[in-house]
Amino acid sequence: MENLIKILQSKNIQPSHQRIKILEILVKNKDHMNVNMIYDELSKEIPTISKTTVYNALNTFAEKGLVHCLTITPEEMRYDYETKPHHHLLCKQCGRIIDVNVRCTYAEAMEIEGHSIEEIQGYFKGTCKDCLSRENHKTKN
Amino acid sequence: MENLIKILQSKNIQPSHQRIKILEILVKNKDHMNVNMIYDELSKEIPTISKTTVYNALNTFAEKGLVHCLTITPEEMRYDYETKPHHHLLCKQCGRIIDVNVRCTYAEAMEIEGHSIEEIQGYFKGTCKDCLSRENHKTKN
DNA sequence: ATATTGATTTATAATTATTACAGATATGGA
DNA sequence: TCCATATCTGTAATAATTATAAATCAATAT
Repeated sequence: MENLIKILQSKNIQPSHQRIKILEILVKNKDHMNVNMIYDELSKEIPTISKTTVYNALNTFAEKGLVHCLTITPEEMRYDYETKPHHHLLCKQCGRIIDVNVRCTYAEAMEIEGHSIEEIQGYFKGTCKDCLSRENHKTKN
Repeated sequence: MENLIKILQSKNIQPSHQRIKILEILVKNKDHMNVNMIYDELSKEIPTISKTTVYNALNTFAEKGLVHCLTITPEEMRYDYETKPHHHLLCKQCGRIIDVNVRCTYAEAMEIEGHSIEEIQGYFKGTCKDCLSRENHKTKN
């Protein structure tokens, strides 16, 4: 809690009650939630919360570099608090978005083919480990 | 034209007049167009075209593996006909989406960290070559 | 303590991309 | 030609996101 406030302040974001709670959910939850998931979770604690507030907070967080926005699902934006560089797998079976730790950077200022690269996002699509082993069990029975 | 029909047939897609024209635009245009761009372009030749037809055709193309769908812009889907594996740069200055030929595969059935990977998309964000040199000219004058 | 100022939150409306649907049209085979 | 089926069209529905304006909150000066 104390910690969350410091995180927000370190990014020059006013630590309002709503913002703290939204960040708390993102820090706890490594599931790459979308706005509705965050809103539903938040409603338990702050029943009067507005969805616009969630949008505003997340946009602010993203602008200040506190979270990463993922467009791996075409329908809606996903939000990721994790700071270590990594990529993402969308499992076509279970729909989960899973961190993938292949070598990569969020490289501030790389250069590739003459372009200046500030950000890299790798999206993988396929079948996750868990769904694979579930399939294997089925075929073996 | 003849060629386009063969391309469609090779993917088991009925080569209707509309589909041929939509594919023609995608083949000519390496700009990673969105639905509106395609629709506007197409309207010149087929003024009665419906936007739903464009959506349907592109969905069919994507299902059959004829085009790749890009979610690099959060607002709307982009479509890419290019078949050689490559990644994409979104230039924050000019908004263009540019092919980036770093080593990668659209790898059918790779395996990473126990997950089965069918598709990889790399999205880069930064400033493209052209915008960089434009900036340089400005600062030098 | 109170008033003031500015930022944040809320609720609602507007915007926009995409999909659903149903009728019209076109297509290919008997 | 006729029929069955696929495709196309136009409109309506859905859903994510943004715009907006009023209400609330927080901090500060008086």
